[in-house]
Amino acid sequence: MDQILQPNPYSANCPTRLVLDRVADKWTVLVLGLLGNGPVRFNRLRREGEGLSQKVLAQTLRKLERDGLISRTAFPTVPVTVEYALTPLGHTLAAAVEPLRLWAEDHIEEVLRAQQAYDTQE
Amino acid sequence: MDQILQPNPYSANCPTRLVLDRVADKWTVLVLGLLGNGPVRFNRLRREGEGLSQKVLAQTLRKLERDGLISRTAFPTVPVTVEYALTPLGHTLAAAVEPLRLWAEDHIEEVLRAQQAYDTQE
DNA sequence: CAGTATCCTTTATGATACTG
DNA sequence: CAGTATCATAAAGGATACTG
Repeated sequence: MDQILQPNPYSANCPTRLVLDRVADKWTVLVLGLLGNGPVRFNRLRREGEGLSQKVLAQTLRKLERDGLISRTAFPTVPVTVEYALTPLGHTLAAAVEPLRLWAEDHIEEVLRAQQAYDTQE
Repeated sequence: MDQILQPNPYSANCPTRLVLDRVADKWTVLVLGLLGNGPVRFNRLRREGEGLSQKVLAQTLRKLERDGLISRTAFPTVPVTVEYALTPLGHTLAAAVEPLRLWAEDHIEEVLRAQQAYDTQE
């Protein structure tokens, strides 16, 4: 039975949830930000995304590629050079994520103060 | 040495990263959405957030409370009633997250098609 | 109702080594 | 350079039981 009277974006089988689950994680947000200003090579992403290991970076890039958010271009140099870039779709997502990044910058102080207040009295 | 000439939002010790790491996860986005239209009680959140277990919901709520994003109000009924609501700060975050939710709704089809294309040829 | 505590399983990540 | 493969470990999550 289990009929759905109105599409609930919070139900587990809602497609919106499927996308959010994939897209709302810190490494996705990070990589999208790193690619925001043009194509970047693998090892440069690795260096600039501190704390992001080679393995996790590779996994993240595969997923983003599968989702059609980034493109992968290999140049036949020796050794090979690989560039990652946002697709048009990826650009729209990067734009949607930007407010979140700005929020973090604007409100970091307030969050840290709230944490301290919570920790001291609790 | 490793001197930082300009603050890099992608370095691990950048405070923006600290906030994004906490805030850019699917349960946070989900709960903020559920609280967007006013206070909600614990078990209602549990029911409406399909796939979100009691344990994980409790953990998520504690973190959000610690970050100053939501408030917890206990009413001395029997049994006790607890309402969670966005703080003013939480409302600003919910607003910043909204574009991401809209993006997911608007582009789900395109993402699913990209995944199929990737899976068939690969 | 609104949780916490515990145990146990699954998943994710880290380190290391290796390849076209 | 740009990865993959493997193994070990840590972190996250589910199930269950219990409490003010």
